[in-house]
Amino acid sequence: MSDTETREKIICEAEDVFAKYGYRRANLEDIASRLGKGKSFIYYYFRNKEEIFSAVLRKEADRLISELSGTADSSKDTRKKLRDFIIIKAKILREVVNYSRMIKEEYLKEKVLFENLRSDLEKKEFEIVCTIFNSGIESGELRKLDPGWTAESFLTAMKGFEFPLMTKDSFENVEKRADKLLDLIFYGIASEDARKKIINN
Amino acid sequence: MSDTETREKIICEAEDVFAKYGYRRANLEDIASRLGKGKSFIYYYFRNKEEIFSAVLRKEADRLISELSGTADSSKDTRKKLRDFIIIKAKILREVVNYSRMIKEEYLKEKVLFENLRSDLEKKEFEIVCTIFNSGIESGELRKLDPGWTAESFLTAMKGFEFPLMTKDSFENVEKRADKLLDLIFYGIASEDARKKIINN
DNA sequence: TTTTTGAACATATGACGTTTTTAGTCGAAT
DNA sequence: ATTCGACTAAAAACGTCATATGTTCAAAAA
Repeated sequence: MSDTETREKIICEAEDVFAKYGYRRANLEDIASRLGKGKSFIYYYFRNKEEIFSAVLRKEADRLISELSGTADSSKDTRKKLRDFIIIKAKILREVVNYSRMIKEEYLKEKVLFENLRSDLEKKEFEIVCTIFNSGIESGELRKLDPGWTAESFLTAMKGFEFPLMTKDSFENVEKRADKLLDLIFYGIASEDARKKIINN
Repeated sequence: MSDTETREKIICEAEDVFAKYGYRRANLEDIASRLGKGKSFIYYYFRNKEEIFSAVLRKEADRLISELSGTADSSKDTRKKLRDFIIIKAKILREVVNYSRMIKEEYLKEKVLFENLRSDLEKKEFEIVCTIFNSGIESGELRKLDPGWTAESFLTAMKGFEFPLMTKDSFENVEKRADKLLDLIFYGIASEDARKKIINN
């Protein structure tokens, strides 16, 4: 078995164990014995516990990114793309247990490593949403707004949407809420009269 | 001194002490001695420590509500009202230290008492924003949207905005961010063509 | 009667020493 | 190059005890 394959196997079991017990309670002997190996087997492939956990988080973050990237060309309709972005993120967040837990748990939040991972993810999300906005502007579906600020504002609104997904156990009506939020973001609340005044300036 | 006046004095000092040390570290002797009284003096006015803290939070939440209520008629311009709502909330959140801390601290979050306080505040905010939307619709500044769902979506976006205020120490460009978010919410991202298609249906 | 107090009680908390667990190392075996 | 088992040092878990602090109450003061 190749080096990377072995690492993947370890990461796979580790993901399970960390998900079950959390970072602190999870122990390396447990992970190793699932692979029918001794504990020090793991140290041939990883430097320490934190590096394994980091790899698990990276895997989960990559999962999020790759699924979200797909939304940039999931459809020809811009609104559909953004809808997919929201719904898919809501779904995957439930599955990447360790990543979600990292957001919550106090003693992990502050570690620089994880802070980086998080801002990486935010950067990638920003790029994906920018891509969606740009192609929407090109196709004439969207107004000619500054894509950067628009993406930033969109992701701000998203954060409010995701917050209960991260913290609460239940979160109902994900799709309905997403659609209403998209209505707001797409068509705005201003009346036609108010719009015309602004656009003529 | 009247009963309620004494209670207010206690709450006032308690607010200070809790803000300084947090719920756990704060002690009643400290609060009492600031008033030149013995520790058990407090027990004539409050049943226990939690009740004092609860009163402090209530005071802070009332402060938030009253300042936010003001925004419902702070101006004739709907956009200005919503802008005030955002900026004022951002400002007050920095001042009501104990309330903000309650949101963060793990062992307080789950207490039913505080959960209620929080959902009370959310209900009130919902009402205020509904009022703003209704008067905006009436004056012709806003489209004839369902005020309930619009308020919900607006507050969702707000939550994303407030999140860094609660968790991070610094948060730059509050006003600029607020304005950009308001642009999004007011005029939407859809092009004129896309709008017409929807509105004609 | 209303308000305040000080002593007494009960519970919570932090400090400390002991035991157990576990992350991480290393030389040997294959 | 890969895996193991024994080893170490550090951390976590546990129990205990002294102290601090929340809470009660009967009695004093206003």
